[in-house]
This record gives sequence, structure tokens and C-alpha cells, in this order.
Amino acid sequence: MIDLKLLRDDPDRVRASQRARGEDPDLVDAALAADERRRSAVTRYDTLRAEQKTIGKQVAAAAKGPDDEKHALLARAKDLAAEVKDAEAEQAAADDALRETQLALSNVIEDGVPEGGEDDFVVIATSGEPREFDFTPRDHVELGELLGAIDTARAAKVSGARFYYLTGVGALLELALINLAMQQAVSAGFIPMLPPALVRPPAMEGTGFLGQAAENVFRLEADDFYLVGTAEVPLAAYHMDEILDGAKLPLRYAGFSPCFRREAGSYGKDTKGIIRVHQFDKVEMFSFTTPDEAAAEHQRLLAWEREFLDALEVPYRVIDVASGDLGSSAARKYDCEAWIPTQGKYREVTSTSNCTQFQSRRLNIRMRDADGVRPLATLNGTLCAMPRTIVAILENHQQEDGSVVVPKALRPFLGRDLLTPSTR
RNA sequence: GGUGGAGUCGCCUAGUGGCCGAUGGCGCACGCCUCGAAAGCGUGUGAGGGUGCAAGCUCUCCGUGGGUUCAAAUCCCACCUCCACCGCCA
Repeated sequence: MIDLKLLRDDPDRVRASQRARGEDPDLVDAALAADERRRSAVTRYDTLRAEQKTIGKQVAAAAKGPDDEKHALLARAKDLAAEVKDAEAEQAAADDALRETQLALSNVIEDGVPEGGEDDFVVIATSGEPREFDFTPRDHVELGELLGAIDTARAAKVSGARFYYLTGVGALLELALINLAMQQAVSAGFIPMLPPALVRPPAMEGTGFLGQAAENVFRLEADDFYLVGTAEVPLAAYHMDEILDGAKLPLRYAGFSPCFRREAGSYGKDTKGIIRVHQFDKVEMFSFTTPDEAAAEHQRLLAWEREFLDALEVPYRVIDVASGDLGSSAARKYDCEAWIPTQGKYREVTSTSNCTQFQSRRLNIRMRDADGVRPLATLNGTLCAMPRTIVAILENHQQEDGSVVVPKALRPFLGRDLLTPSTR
């Protein structure tokens, strides 16, 4: 949710941000008008209500006095009650209208975000070199089959398209990745969390997933639950309606959870394999910090993501996502993209967003320090999304015979150095 | 799923229609006392909005949402959450 003060003091900055995102700058003026309307409604209600309270006290005092005086007061009080009710309704309507326009506005982008759409990202780092194969590399679907690690055919029978079974070493590979990721997170000071994957509407709404992203959210209508698309939702909402002690920030959580995505509108994209699926597991980092520290924390989250990819010995690059391709709550976003040999391109495996105070305002999460009580900053970053990471490992570390060399960092967790084709 | 009980300002708690934005304690902050501390004493201590340069003035919030009333923490209804017991499942 946008800061009202910023909206009033510097509407041009918000308009410019909207334009850079390819969103409607006129929403700014709609919000300003709604703010104006609300303020006059509040003043009217406050005045009437103060009068009502005064008269109420007079009625109580006159209770023992003469009848005609009492009746006159009561008559006046009745009229006033009707007016108050009317003013209250108008204020409530004005409140709702303002909130609606406020919610329609996306976060103000950070200075330096590349302008443009999906293809206008800026590559800010690359690590490792795409490997030269002296044989024709197999894609992860074929490798998964050879190794007895991935079964998409039976998953289609049981659950339909975009589902998969991890079997045998595939299952073990995920468990090893979870443990490696959690170990890294914990030694960096994160609090490990296993959050709920079903949440009630306020948590989903507060994290901003019921806006443009709503069509990608699974909903359990009979019970009014949403299935989370990322642990970001339950981790952000963990401190909903709380005031955190400024001295205890930053608070960092590493949440492992299943993630559910409808993938509406992606028909035809990545239909093969496990790059784009309806359900997967992920270890997500989440930070609550002061507004001043947000940008620096963003860099730290990116560094932790890179540390993890480095440990997996996978070539990747880091992109600074362009303004038109940011989620509505992100002021800035960096994606790490791993090299996928059989596609000949880099594909997103992790993503970290600085949501500044945008998300905390919606979720009503604040901090208290010497400067008083105010919204804090929230940031999130993927540490390890299992299927895409598994794809990157299998494809990059494969050998001619279909075996896959296990990255050194993962060996203690997997208990083996090499995955070999099985005759299952 | 059934029955009963409960949700008040960081924590505990008083409060059954106007004198209540709300009692008291703990905690916390500051001060006094002390060589220093503890104890003791004193003062202060929720959040949000409107208005104002400011001091201030004012409105809202007693789980949430409705209702009754001139007036609701207090009465009524629905919902949410928690606790206990029973049933069921793991």
C-alpha cells in the first residue's frame, strides 16, 4: 500500500513510477481526490459526534430535572443521532474508496531500476561459463527418466498436466537440497520456519497476491482458504498487526513450504518437464528490517542466493529486472538465472524483491524505535526452488553415459558422489 | 462434529447502559534516596485519524462485523480465535 504522505507531498514521483511500470498515472489523481473526500467526511463526522457526546451528557444530567426540559433535549438528541449515522456512513464509504484507490497503486520503484518491459533487464553479473559438451546433452526429462528420478507420465495420470513425482534419487536430491539450503540459512542467522501452506484471505490479500496475481492463486472455496504460492505469504503475515521492537531488527526467517500455482495464462509455455509446475517445494528467505537498511538487506539476500548457486557449481547470471516486469509490491527485483544447456539460455531459478514499506503497510506491521512507531521494510528472496534447481543440476552436471556428478557441497547431504542410470 | 467457558492498552487484571479511553499490579522510562546497587518513594508509560507552525484541541478503537438505544467495554445477533471435556481421525 502506497504511503499517503508521499502521495500528497510528491505526487509527481508516484506518477513517474506508474508510467515506468506501464500502469495508469491517473490513479494518483483519483487517490488524491479520494483523500480529499475522506478528510472532509472525517471532519463532519467528528464535529457531529462531539456534539452528540455533549448532548448525551446533558440528557443524563437532566434525567432528574423537569420533564419538558428533558423532552426538548431528547428530541434534539434524536435528530442528531440520525445525522451522526449519516455522517458515519459517508465516512466509512470515503474510507473504503480511499483504501481501494490506495491499493490500486503499485509500489514506487527504486531509483536506478532499468526502464522498460520484460526484455529490458540489465545483466549485472555472471558466474561461471556455459559448459562446452563434447556429446549431445540430454534434457532433464530424459535424465530424470534414466536416473529413475522424475516421473511426469504417471503424475499426469494421477493429477494431470504440470505435476510430477520425484522418485528414488530424485526424492533424495530434493531432501539434500532442503538440508543444504537450511544449513546455509541457519548459519547466516535465519530462523528456520515450517509455515502453514493454507492461509485465510487477509494474509493473502495483505501480501498483495490478490491483485494482478490473483488468477494464479488456488482457492479452497468451501473453506475460504488459499493455497500459498510461496512461503513469503505466511512468513510476511506472521507478524501481521504487530509492532516489532526496532532493536531486534533485522528479523530473518527461512521458510520451507510447498508452493501452489495455477499457472493460468501460461498454456503452451514450458509444458515439458518440471520447469513450470502446479506444486513444488521451496526454501524462502524473508527479512523484516528498517526502511534505511532495506536496500543493503536486498544486496545481502542476493549475496546469499549467489552463495547457494555457487555451491551447486551451476553457471548463472544476475539480472536487474526492468520496471515494467516488477510485481506490484516490489520497488526493485533481482533474478538469478541458471544456464540450461538444452535450452541454450538462462532461466530464472531465484528472485529477490525489496518491498520497502509497501507490504508492511497492508499487513499493518510496524516497528518502534527512538523515532517512534512506523512501518518497516520487508524483503524476500528464494534460497532454493526445488524443481528448477534440480533441472539445473541434472542438465549441467550430466555425463555422456547419462550419469550426473553430484556437486561437492551436496554430497554430505546426499551420501553419494554420482547419480547413475538405473534399470528400474 | 457436540457441550461448556473465555477474548480489555507489552503481560496479568477491574469494570453489567451515561461519572470509562477505561481500574490495579507487573514490566519499562525518568527522577529522588545511595559510594554504587537492591529495596522504597514519586512521575510517566497503547494505537490510529482530523486540525494546527506549535503547545494543544478533537474523533475512533475494549477479538471482528452488524443491531438495539438519545447514549454500548457493558444488552442482542453472527462470525473468528483460544481453553476444557466428549466423539472421530491421525
